[in-house]
Amino acid sequence: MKQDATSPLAGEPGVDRRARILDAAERCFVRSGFHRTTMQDVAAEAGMSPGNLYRYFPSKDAIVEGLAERDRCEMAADFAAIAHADDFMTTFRALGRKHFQDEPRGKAILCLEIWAEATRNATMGEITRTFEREVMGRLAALIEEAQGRGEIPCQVDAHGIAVIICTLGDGLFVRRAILPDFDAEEEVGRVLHLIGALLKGEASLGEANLQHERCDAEASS
Amino acid sequence: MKQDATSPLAGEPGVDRRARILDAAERCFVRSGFHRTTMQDVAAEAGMSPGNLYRYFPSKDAIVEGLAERDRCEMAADFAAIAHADDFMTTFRALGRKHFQDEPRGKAILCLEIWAEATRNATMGEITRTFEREVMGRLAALIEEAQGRGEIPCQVDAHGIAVIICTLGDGLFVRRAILPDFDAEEEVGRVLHLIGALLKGEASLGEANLQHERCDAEASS
DNA sequence: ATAGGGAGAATGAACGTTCATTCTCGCCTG
DNA sequence: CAGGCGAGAATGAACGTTCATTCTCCCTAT
Repeated sequence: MKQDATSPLAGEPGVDRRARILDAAERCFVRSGFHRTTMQDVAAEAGMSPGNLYRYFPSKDAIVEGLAERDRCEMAADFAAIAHADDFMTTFRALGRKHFQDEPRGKAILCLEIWAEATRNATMGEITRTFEREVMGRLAALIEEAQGRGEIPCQVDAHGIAVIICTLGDGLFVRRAILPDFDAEEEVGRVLHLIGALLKGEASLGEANLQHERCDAEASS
Repeated sequence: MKQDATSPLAGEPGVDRRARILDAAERCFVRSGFHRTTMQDVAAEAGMSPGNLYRYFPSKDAIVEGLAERDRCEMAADFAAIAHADDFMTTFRALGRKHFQDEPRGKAILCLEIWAEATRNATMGEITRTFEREVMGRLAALIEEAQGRGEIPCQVDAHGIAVIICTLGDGLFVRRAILPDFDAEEEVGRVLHLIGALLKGEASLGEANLQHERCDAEASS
């Protein structure tokens, strides 16, 4: 399918047909949703014929799933990049700002679409759940690392905070997609501040799971 | 089928045709989503013919919108009910548990569906935004009342916390819909605990909007 | 020439909506 | 009290459209 490695050349041409199609589909889906988007729409947006789409994807569903998977990977990559940050809160803050402010609002809309679909389509459900699990795991791991380094007090409940962070993140996505006058600067700032406070141990998350581990720092895995 | 007007009785008979249709539609939408649900599906679920649906709703979209509106009203009613609670946190906790634990998971799924639709359909967007605004306003008002009563320290940022609560709530809805093994008991508990801590002033939400109002308690409106 | 990437018309199923027809019942008349 | 009339409720087949998918043919590069 992809040709000579010599030329990933002008415009955005040869890169990969599939990528072009996914880009087009993403724009369509954000504009009209999965179900109101027709293959003709995607074809037009991608600057090719409807029939030709089927050379690269076996079905419309495959495009939807391909898109969900691609997004998941992009995000996972971002997370991986800060895997071993030196200062947790700083890199985390950057990550938050990137995903909730710098990325276009369309990403949030697409996200809603994917979630809605995930409640019915087994494949998309799996993709979504895997993603959630991965983010969660990485978050908890990062926090525990930071605790090992003494950056974060060790009586805070790493897992609990990771869940809260995910919940807040999902909530931000929803609000950003739904409210046209969503003030990203302010809302993201507030959420980040709150997370910062939690990580400093300024408020506990419940008596239940206080901490099972010892605190005498032995950190790096 | 139904008899003498004397008895709005057994089963769920004469109440209102429209309600019966909305109930049926809700079940279908949760199962298959707005777009994969056909009018024939709704008709079958409602135990009537497709053509008859059009006696009560002018179009499929009207059913969708009717459903969104009905849900919004139900929730608003719940909020109104605790409008002047004596102990904020107690009644709030009950409200949270009701909506995130007792209500069936389908409500959360429907919510995702509505949100996704709200990003495109003007009518649904308006319904959703009105709802958000109302919940927000009421929350902030309740918190300020409680501050007036001295129940909550007045240096906490009522508006800021209201936004955080909404964000957490939206996030919980998403997680509940998406994760089949969502542990409502635990997650809702944790979120409620966090909100409780925030309301006790255990963590601030940023330096920006510390407080504009004086604190010398003058409360009841 | 030829292969294969691509275009775009064709296909057929599915769906929202309509409408002619049937059913149900309360009410009026004798 | 019987009989039948009429209005509103309900039915379900049919229509016209939309859309995913397929098919056929063309164009270009070798």
